[in-house]
Amino acid sequence: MEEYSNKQSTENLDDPPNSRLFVVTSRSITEDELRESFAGFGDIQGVWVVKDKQTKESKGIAYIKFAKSSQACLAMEEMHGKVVMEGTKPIKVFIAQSRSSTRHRDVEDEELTRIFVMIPKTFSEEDLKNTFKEYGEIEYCVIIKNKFTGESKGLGYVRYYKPSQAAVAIENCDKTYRAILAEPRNKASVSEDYNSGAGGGGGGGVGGGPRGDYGGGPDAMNQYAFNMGDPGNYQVMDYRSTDFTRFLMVSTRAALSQEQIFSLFDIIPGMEYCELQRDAYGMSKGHALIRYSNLGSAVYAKEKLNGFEYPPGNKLVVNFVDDGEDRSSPVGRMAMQFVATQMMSSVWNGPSSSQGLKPMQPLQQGYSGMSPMSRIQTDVSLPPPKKLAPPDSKAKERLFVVFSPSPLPPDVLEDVFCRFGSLIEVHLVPGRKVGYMKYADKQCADDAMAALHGHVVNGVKMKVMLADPPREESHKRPRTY
DNA sequence: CGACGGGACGC
DNA sequence: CGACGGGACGC
Repeated sequence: MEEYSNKQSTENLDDPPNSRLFVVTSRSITEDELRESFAGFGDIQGVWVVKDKQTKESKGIAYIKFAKSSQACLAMEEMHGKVVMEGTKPIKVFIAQSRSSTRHRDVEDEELTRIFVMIPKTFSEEDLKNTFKEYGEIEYCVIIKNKFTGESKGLGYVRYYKPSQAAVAIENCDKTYRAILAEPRNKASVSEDYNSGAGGGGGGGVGGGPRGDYGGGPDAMNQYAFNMGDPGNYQVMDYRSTDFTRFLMVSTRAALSQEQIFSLFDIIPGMEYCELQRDAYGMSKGHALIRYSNLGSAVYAKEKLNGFEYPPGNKLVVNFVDDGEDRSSPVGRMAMQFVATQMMSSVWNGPSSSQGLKPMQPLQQGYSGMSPMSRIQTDVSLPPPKKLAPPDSKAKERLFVVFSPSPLPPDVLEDVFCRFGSLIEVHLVPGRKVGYMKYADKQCADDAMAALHGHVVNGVKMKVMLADPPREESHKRPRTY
């Protein structure tokens, strides 16, 4: 029919967003006159003057749809306040509210001049400005940084002076910047923390163990109120050579796996041996035998874990295997304090400083290829850790990993999956029991898959497969623009 | 079964 | 003040 139809199909009104003008005119202005006045600013897709149902007279309101937001913005900037026809009042021009919006306030320039972009973490604010100044004069740039470390979060804001400049930037800048209009800063946006992934969802799950959710655990870690005066005395004493027993027996009414007990007693450094006692049918008898490399660790473990509820409601009973010796003797006390000191220093200085206990842990039994200090417990014979490939390496292969019953922490995964070489990064899918491992070398990825598929790490069984290729980049913009 | 695509400002 | 019409393809 009418080739220059004024109709605007409903679904196009907000496509792209902010491409439609709301114009307040004199009632005598016609659609044709408006079209003529606005034609120079871009591709007009529709002009509509709102008229009274009965009288068919203009209500002095019109909508003009452009193909692009930048065209609409430019037209707004240029035409607002202009007299379209001799003897009539100047028109007012705004970006129209989206049809779904319930708001009745004009869209202000404030909401149209600031863009939100994703940038390399190495970008300075100067870099940001230099990148985006080609679309228009910039009022200011800011990069969102970690408040404490000052490091960039890879996100930034750019404020222009005119809506058309922001719109042109969004339309024309490199797609990798993911530029969108910034939301006004007043309203609280979504929380930035997605770290809830490793949570205890397993609730008594096989693999979890107490590690990581130490909050409700024994008071071992926050109680260092022992006397630390003159620690030198403890070090001259070679309590490792004592004949005091270092065997503990833990009894539990609830069914705990060997992995769970291992994780629990491995909190105290120096554990050498942990074995769940089983009957002739392989069923747990509710007892496990634990040996530490030194008396202090054993005393400390009994002190802290005897009576500890794990899982909550199940009180553990921890005893020395033979009860002949007096372990509250000064020697036992001092030995325990030495261990506590080591643990505290490892808390303060990080795991690397815990090397001090290494010589005390010469052997393992039942857990191949790992030291008792390691966080890794697995049925795989793991090669030693290898360096990661540089983060900007090109991914030649990706592995898709499914965890059961629950995902392993990322640092553990990195430790395990790096050992075949060329690992770039570990990516866990939040809220799911799956993840991706990026490798810079195909052979390394294949080796990791061959070695790890179907195996168990820290009580978590893994399926390790080649990942499907990533989805093609969708050309739809999910949000504004 | 078990799939990735992101995002927010000390007012 | 100044905020949302007309009309109806074809799977």
